[in-house]
Amino acid sequence: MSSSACPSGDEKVVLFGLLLETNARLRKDLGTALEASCQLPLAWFEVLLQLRQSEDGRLRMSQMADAIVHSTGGTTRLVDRLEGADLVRREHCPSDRRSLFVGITDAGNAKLDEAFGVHLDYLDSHLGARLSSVEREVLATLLSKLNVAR
Amino acid sequence: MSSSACPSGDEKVVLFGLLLETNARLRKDLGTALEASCQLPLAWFEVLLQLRQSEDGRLRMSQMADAIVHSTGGTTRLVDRLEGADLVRREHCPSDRRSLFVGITDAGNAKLDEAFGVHLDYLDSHLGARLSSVEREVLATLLSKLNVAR
DNA sequence: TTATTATAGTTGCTTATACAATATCTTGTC
DNA sequence: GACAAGATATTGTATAAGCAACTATAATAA
Repeated sequence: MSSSACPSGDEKVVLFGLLLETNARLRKDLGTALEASCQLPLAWFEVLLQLRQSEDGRLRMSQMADAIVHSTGGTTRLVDRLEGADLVRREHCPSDRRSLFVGITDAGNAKLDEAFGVHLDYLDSHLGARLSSVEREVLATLLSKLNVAR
Repeated sequence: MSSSACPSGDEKVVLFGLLLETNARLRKDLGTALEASCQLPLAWFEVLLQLRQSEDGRLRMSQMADAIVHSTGGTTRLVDRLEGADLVRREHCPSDRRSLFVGITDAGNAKLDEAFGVHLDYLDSHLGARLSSVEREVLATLLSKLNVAR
């Protein structure tokens, strides 16, 4: 028997569950597709994507950690791997010798372009097929609101 | 310079990025809160929540794996840990001897109730404060559409 | 200046997860 | 009924991520 108050059916609880589940499935599906077609782990794709979307194609380590929502330690290792594969490069920051920039390499750009092919196909079949253009816009707006720092 | 086509600003790409980021932040925040207040890892909470939301308070291992979007192997270990903490119990399935049920224990129910306190506070401050009731409803509808199996 | 405190990034260690191989059981076919 | 094929869960192994401790640098205060 479920306990007294039993808020498991609460509207917000259900919404939160939906967010978790939707995200987990999308990640899993896209990760599988990227890995199969490009041998590119989803985490690597996220790093490259952040760099592409950044102002000048590079971010400081701490900015990257925040953007991909990882710990700084985890980001160090992740960037290590990408750098080992020559997709990314560390550059010293002239104004602060503690700081490092992560920049995308030519190989990284090429790999990202390749991955975009898969990604866009995936998005068409998953987002495009299930939501209308207006719905996607609304969804983006709502998610943005959730993302605002408190 | 970003490469030729540069679809990184594509509306669907941005939407996907928002989904990833929103989810990662929500997970991290709630995980921290639950861990701090209840010593309950988010993954454990998800298991208990699935059981509470299930028909009769139990699920087969494979159903659980699907519900929480983990591999079956990962689910085996996760349930091991919860069982070790006496929050959950494995029961044999009478009709299929390969299959096992995971059921919630009294201690599991108590822990989940405790966690709900934290969870609901969290949801109020994060979902409640940022989205209106109508917006939450719309969001839930849109996410449901994304969750439909192809 | 020097001492203190704060920030940026890395490293050691632990843990959680996925993948592949395996054991057990069920179902279908002959 | 026996055998092949599929389903269910677990185990061995590798990897990836987080946390806390650490190093190096910068900012602040005395």
